[in-house]
Amino acid sequence: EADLNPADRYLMERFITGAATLEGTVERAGGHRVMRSPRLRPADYRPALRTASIDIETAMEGLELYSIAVHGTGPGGVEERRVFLRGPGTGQDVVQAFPTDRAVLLAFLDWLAAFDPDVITGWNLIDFDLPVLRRRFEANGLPFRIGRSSEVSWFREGRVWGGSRMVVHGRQILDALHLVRNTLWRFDDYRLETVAQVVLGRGKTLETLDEDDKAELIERTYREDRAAFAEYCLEDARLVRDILEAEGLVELTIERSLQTGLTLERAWGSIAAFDFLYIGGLHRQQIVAPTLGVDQDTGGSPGGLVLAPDPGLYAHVFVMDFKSLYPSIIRTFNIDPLSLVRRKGEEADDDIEAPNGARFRRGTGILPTLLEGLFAGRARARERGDPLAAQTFKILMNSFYGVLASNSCRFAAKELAGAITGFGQHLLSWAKKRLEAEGQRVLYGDTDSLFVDAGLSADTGDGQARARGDEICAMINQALSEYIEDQWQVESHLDLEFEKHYRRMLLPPMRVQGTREPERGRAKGYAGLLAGPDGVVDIVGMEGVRRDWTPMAQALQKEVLALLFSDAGREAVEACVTGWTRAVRAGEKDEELVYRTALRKPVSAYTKAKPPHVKAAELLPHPRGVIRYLMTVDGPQPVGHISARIDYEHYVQKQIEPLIRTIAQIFPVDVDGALWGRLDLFGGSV
DNA sequence: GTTCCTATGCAGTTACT
DNA sequence: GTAACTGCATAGG
Repeated sequence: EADLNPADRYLMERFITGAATLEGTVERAGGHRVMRSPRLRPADYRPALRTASIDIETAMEGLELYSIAVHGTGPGGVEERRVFLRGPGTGQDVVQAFPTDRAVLLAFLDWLAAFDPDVITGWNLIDFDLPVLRRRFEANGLPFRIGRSSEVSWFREGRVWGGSRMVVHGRQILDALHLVRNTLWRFDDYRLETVAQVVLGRGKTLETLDEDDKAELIERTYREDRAAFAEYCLEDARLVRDILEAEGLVELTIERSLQTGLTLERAWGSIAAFDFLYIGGLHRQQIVAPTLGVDQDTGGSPGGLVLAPDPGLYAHVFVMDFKSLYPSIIRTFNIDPLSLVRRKGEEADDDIEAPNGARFRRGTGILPTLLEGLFAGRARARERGDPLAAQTFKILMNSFYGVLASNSCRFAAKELAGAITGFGQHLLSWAKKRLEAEGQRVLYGDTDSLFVDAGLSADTGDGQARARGDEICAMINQALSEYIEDQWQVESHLDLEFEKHYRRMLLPPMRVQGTREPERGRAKGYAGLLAGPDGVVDIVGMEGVRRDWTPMAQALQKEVLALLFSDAGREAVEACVTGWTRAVRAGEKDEELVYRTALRKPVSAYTKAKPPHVKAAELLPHPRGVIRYLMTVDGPQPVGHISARIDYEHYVQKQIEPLIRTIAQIFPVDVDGALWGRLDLFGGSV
């Protein structure tokens, strides 16, 4: 435990995750209240925090400061907006103008001291705004004291993305960019503009498609339209605040912090959370935790089981999911770093043996007990109508398997991870066989899910189908619990849930270049028409939900699938494809032909191969992030730097044709006819 | 400071006929 | 000229 922070350990041993009550005598010393060796106990308390969203604007990569905008929010609807602007004033109430950098910085410091936020937030502020501010303070001979103590705030650059930290004493730095990445759904890219548009339906007040024009636009506005400039800065700070508010991200982080015992800044760390929650239990048994890098037991182990999909178009498919599969397995089979039998000769006859051969002593381990508490916490959160907290509990529970398989975790062991996934594989196969023994057809499954074709005719009513699904699910649960009790003499915590009902469903075949291979289904991709009044087409993993396919192709796939599921005839599908192809060639879809692909390293680091997005990126002065490009007759060119005609045939061949070929493998469509008006000599492609 | 494994498909590159 | 392999990005769970 040499690597364990003593303050953390003190809290862990007292199971204080977040709030505490202190008991003792208060002394007064130099304006402070001091308690000597007080008694600390866990408490239930949710703080209401004051938050300041800040945004700075600079020229020339941060060498010159234009402005600092702040948007403060606090309990009871407290709001404060301010722009500290260098140069002439604008007459706006919220703008305070100053002649120099130094004066701007001092005014900002004064505001910070007066508003006194608990949390400072902003977009990418850990890697941009705060380091730049720190340099401006230093350049002006001012100590960078933005915390609550007299200590200077400091920056530590991280080796990986998101690894940087800004240490500000007495406040917490929450980078909204990191929060959005860690907690929300996936975005096309993580520019403030993009996220704000999706979450809030509005964006920045100055925006260009091209990042390089943007710097110039901002500089020009700063010089020529200072009121608009001030408004722009303030709106950026407000967008960040509004995104956090709309998605409850600060509340979510507070909840996570209360559940894990970690500070707000570290709250989303999985390994740290496991340490914090687990080590207290270990110490209660007088056992010292292993040290990272000293007691390591690394190496990979297999993951989830993926069943070979049976490609085709189906009616009434039930998706059944094991609820929280891995946490349930850990609880059921007492999987725990401490109950794992590690040495030969220490086995007992009644050990629980996992499919990977790992053995676990009976009794209730620390981890299963911990999970029991978290399951209960989630149930309580649901009861009191707090879905945010319930979701946070679920995320925490689901992270434990990954932590036990990570070589950065002191408790990781391949036997532990392999026992969890081994049970997962075993139980999924067992459920599949059991369903088949009942005469059900299992079409596909992945890790914790089974896709069941109950053999109902297409005209069966949703209600009747639903009832059948519930029946099947209940039967499997009953049989499963008997099987587990019989095989391992433990109480099952597993629960198969009837999660989705597709009225129609497509399991696509794999795309194959060669002709020899037999037709296989494509794992991790499918689509279906969800039962219910809304007729929602649900697409999972297929091109229609992949960012690296163009919006045109995504929309086409959605439309074709909707046709297919509504039992439209072959002619309707062909007409749709023909119409779409014509529109592309006629230049009616140009806006939707943009490819979006991330550069995951600097352009110069692509040495083995040069994919299209890298070729496009080479035409940009400062390529980074998601590259948006079009395919032209001169090759890929980035948006904003298009010099050649769009290569429409490329889009027909690479974005439309493959999608339709896939459909044609399970539904009679004349692809050549629809795309090129060629004569169909063979009467369809099937 | 850092949860994991499984999977597909495209474009580019290399090996082989 | 084509098949096989590799690199890369992005998805599911």
